[in-house]
Amino acid sequence: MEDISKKTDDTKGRLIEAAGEVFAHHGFRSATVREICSRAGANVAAVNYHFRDKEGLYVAVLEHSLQSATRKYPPDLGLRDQATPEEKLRTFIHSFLLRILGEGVPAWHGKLMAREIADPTDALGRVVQSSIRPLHMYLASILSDLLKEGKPAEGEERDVIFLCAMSIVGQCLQHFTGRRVIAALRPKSFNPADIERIADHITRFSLAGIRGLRAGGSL
Amino acid sequence: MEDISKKTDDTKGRLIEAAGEVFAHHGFRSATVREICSRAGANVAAVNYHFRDKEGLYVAVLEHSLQSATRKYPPDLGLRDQATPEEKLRTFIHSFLLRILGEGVPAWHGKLMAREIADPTDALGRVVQSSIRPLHMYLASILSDLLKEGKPAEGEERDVIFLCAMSIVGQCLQHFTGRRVIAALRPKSFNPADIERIADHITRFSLAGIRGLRAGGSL
DNA sequence: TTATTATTCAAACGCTTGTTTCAAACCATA
DNA sequence: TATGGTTTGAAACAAGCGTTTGAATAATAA
Repeated sequence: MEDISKKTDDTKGRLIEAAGEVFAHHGFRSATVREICSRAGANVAAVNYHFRDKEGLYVAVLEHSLQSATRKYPPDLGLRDQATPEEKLRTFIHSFLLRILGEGVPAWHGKLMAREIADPTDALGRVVQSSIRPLHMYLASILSDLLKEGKPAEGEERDVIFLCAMSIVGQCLQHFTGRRVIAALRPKSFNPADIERIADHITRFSLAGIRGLRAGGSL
Repeated sequence: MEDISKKTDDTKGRLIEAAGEVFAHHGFRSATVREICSRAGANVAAVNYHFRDKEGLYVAVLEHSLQSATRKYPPDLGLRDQATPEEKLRTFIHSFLLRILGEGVPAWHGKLMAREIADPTDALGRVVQSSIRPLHMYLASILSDLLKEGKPAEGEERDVIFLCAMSIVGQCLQHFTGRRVIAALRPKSFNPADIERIADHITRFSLAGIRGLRAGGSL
């Protein structure tokens, strides 16, 4: 369990490193400060001394990992600004999947965000403000472009945009939140770690879905 | 907290009733046997006497609620057998949403199933066998009809069907699993309890998505 | 009725959790 | 080298959890 060999030699930094792994892997509630401290090679009291309490450490991890995530996985993944809405959506989905299914420090934040969505803690408000709402607004702007192409914006348009955003995010989150069941149901040929394959499917499925809504009307 | 006024006068029945509400509302882990017993007007020891342990009670609730759910919300919702695949898909989505977003006893099982997917317990294997896999197979058969219409079945077809199933289920589950964030992000005009509206959106979005995949090819 | 079994109940047990305590060790500065 | 604030550490604390105990009560059978 012990894992003293970390780069940072200050306890505070080692605690954040260890806590990031444990929180991302077990979630805030199931994570124990004893396991975190054990991994960081620190005493149990260290969390309360450096971060006031368990939640203080959690907030510190959220802030630390948010920086790492936005640095490595910007929502537009460095796409040029004149890209088409279709390209933007494809890139958003790819980036989002990398954030929640990837490995290592930059993927901590996506997993923590996904866990906040499925099982919120007292920090949900913070996460919504700092991460979820900005991402949602960006996705909504892409969807707005895709939906009203040529057409005038109706009043019900906002609900359609919102429902499309939930459809896309829901598809992505399913591959993290539902990974245990996916492992149980998947055909042998499907590789749950093939992010590009999943991103490609969700993109094509969703672009066609959006076009179908735009075409509007029956069934 | 106390709620002695239940129809059943046998403790075992009252425990299942109370436990269903508490498990569906808080999940297996966060639920406490003390709250369950308090609601059932029973002693704390009653759970261990009648069901061996907390998990035994949980399994009993799963079995009890599965019956209630399949009785009220069959996956085909009493659809005629010659219905088109499109009608079958629409009905499946509607039924699935009623199962997880509805109120009362018949909706317990859907919520418990959704919670098992997002945060599995030791009972996951049971739930997969009894509920999740059958539902998945039924959905996959509908998708198979929709996808290979006219076309020959390729080898990669299984993966496409599986990914489409995850897309549809992921969209539905998002409205239960992510309800807290939906409440925070939704436009005022969107009503999270309007199951018909959500079912209609997911159906149209998904049918168009499937058609888009069938059309195949680029972007 | 009496004997036997089933069920309820208050209390306590054992364990894990996050947190606190306070003395010892450390470390920079005068 | 002495001093004062910072950090560590082993131990204990308090609260909540599922579970067990064993006597009291209710229900059933002889």
